[in-house]
Order: sequence, then C-alpha cells, then structure tokens
Amino acid sequence: MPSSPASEPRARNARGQGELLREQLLDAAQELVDEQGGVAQLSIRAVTKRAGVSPMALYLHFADRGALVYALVARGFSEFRAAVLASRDAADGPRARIEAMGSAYLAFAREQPALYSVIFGPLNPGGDRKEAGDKPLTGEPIGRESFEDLVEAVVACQAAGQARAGDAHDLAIGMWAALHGYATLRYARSGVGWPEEEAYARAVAAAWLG
Amino acid sequence: MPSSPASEPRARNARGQGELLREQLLDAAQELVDEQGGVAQLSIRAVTKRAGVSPMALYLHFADRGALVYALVARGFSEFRAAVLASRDAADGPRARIEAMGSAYLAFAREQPALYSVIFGPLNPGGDRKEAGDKPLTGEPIGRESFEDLVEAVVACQAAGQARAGDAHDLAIGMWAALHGYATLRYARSGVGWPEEEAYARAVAAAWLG
DNA sequence: TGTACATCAGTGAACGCGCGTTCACTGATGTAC
DNA sequence: TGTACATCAGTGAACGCGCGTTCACTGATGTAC
Repeated sequence: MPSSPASEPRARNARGQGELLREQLLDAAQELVDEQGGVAQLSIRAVTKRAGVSPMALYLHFADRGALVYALVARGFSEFRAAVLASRDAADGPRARIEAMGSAYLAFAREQPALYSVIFGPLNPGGDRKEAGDKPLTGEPIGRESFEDLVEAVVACQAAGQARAGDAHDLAIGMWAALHGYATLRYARSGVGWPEEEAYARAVAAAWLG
Repeated sequence: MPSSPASEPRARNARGQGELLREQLLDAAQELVDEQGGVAQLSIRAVTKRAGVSPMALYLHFADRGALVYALVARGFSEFRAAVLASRDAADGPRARIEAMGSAYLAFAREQPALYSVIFGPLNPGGDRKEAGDKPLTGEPIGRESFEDLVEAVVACQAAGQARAGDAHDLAIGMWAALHGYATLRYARSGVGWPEEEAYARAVAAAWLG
C-alpha cells in the first residue's frame, strides 16, 4: 500500500537534513497567513501542527514567534522583489519596463494578498500579538529596496525622454502610493468597479510620468 | 476631598442612564484600537477593564465581540465621513472642494491611523479573531458612501469645466486609490520622503482631473 | 405615608480553550577506537 | 568487526496566562397600591 495522506505521522528528517524542517515550517506558516489574511493570529502551535511536528520542534529553528514571523516576511519580500524585477527585465524599453513593474506588483498583491499586506503593512508585524522577545524590524524597513528599484526605473525613463522632468523620487512616490492603494483596496472593496491591472498600471504611469 | 482618579471604583450609572455605558465602552475600545494599531487583538476583557466595569457588563449592550467591533467601526466611519464632508463644504468652488476632501481624508488617516485602517481595511474585521457569532459586514461595505461622495464631487467639477471629461467613476477610483495608498504607506514607510498632505492632495487632483 | 414589588445596572465565579515557553527526556544514527 | 559514545532530530508534559461566554446572583431605586 502506498504512503497514506497527510494524516499519518511525519517521518523525522535524516541526520544532517534537520534544516529541511525550517522551510517546511515557513511553508506551513505561509499557508496559515494566506488563510487568516494576516500575521496577527499566527501561532506556533498552529504552524507546527500543520507541519506535523510538536510545538517544541519550532524552537530548533526559530528563537521565538517573532523570529518566525520575521523570517516569513523576509522570504516573502524576496519573492516579491524577484517577481517584479523579472517582469521588468522581460520588458522592452524604459517606459514598458515601468509598466511591467507595476503590473507585476499588482499581480503579486492579488496572488498573495496576505503576504503582500504583511510586507507593506505596519512595521514590526510580530509585535501585533505580544512584545515579549519579538525582534523589531530595525534598519531598512522591508520594501525599501523595491522602492529604490522603482526610482531607478523612473530615472532610466527620464534619461530616455519617456517621462516628464522632475524629481524621480517624487514621481516614484506617487506611483508607489497609487499601486499600493489599488493593491489593498481593490479586493477589500470590490463592488466599486475597478480597472484591470495592466490598464491601471499604464494609467498610473501616464498620470505621474506624463 | 475631590473625586480621586480613574483607579477608584466606578460608580454605576443612575437608573435610566444605562445607555451611557455603551458609549464609554466604545470609547475604551477606540483607545485600545489606537494603542494596538488594529482590531485583531481587541478583547472584551481589556475593553471592560479600561471602562472600569466587569466583563459581563459589556453583554448588556453588545451581543458579542463582533457586535462591539461592528459598532466601533460604524461609529468611526460616521466621524470620518462627517469630517470629509465638513471640509468639502468649507471650501470654495468644485475643484477646491475636491482638494479639501482629499486633505481631510489624509488628515483623518494621520490622526486616527488604526481606526482608518479598520474602516478601509479588509471587511469583516471582527472575524479576524474567531468566527463564532461574529456579525459579518454584509450589504454596503463600509466606506462606500464616502466613495459616492467623491464621485459626486468629480461630477460637479466636470460640470464646472474644472476637470477633464471621462467617466467620473473611473477618475474617482484613481483618486481614491492614490489617497488610500498615501494614507496607509506614509506612516508605515516614513523614511522615504513624503510630500505634505495638501500638496499631495492637489497633485492627485492634478494627475486624475487634469 | 408605608410598604411590597418590579426593574435596572450591574457583579462574581467558573467553564474550557489555545497560547508561548520551560524543562527534561528519547531513540535512531553515525563515528572513534 | 564490535561496541561505547556523542550527536542529531526531534517528543511530552506541564506552567501560567488571557480569552469569550455561561449561569446565577446583588443591591439600589423607583412605582403601585
């Protein structure tokens, strides 16, 4: 008989493969975040139960709940940034690149709304629950590098004469806020008649870059 | 000796004044939401403790935790809408009215960030914690009426020749997303150099209305 | 004017639950000699 | 080749906590007669 489904007890990892559990815990945590729409209700016990492991096993890989949340958000942001940059690099010409970044941004927010809202939501996401031992997100706030990517793309666009003059930073801010607003409002208030992602991304570029 | 500070036991309301506690509970809940940055961690026990009352007293006014959260959000939205409309009515001319609405929108989000994020965040805010008995936000999603106010202001602006032609609904969507993006991103990612509220509100109007 | 009674604005103890985290333990597997 | 031992990947029970909600009660105050 083949191995039965998830309900059977999980086999422990082979010697030297202990690190595998770390990724499995992050996967389980991400599933729960998707289901719950946020990180506030995420619990060690729920994560370890989903991974088929005792609560204590989590402490082999994370110092506490805050460290788990931080790792989850950091991993999510890496995926986000990679997706946006890949989309940019597949497009032709500075203006098309910017619009591709906007589309990819909105697509990620649609596909992973809970993760998106944690990445670009209030800082210190673990602290929502209890401060005890939670690692604050100090230094570079998550999301900053992607903003810099956008500024760079705006500069390239201006250099090619495909965007109005003006402070690239200010234009990038306007575009970022417009994208973020759509990303967080569209599915929370869907009854209002939203444009498609690509059309909106082009409209945002037109509004801020001319 | 005058009445001592909050630590002394609360006197119960006089006969016929039982409804006063309802507002006091909502006030306490709002304080906690401000402190915690959201509604997810709001507990009956914390609210009643702050109001100086036993947990059971809350059930005299609210069916359960979800009903409390719903009442809090509904009251907050009324305040929000009233503030935006008051600002609109104090301005001169259709274009200035729209810009005043935008400024008031951003000012409310700055002054009451937690309340703002609950009003315009994911629906069914009480459901974050546990579904048991929570009243879902059915029918008109909160925030809808303010969006209609904005559409109306755009129409007035077009009628006065102070906005480009086009579907007023689509223009209002663009402005709303831009305002919401600023409102939720500015204080969460403050290190990036944001414009002032009034300047941003004008820029948004310029971007979408021409 | 006196008193029984209904009403009102709450209180108090207890329930079962899930939580993060602690301390101590287990049992398979590889390695040194 | 055999065996003692260290290491690794976990487990199990228990702690004290805050939670929503239940059931039953209290004591002051107004009202009917």
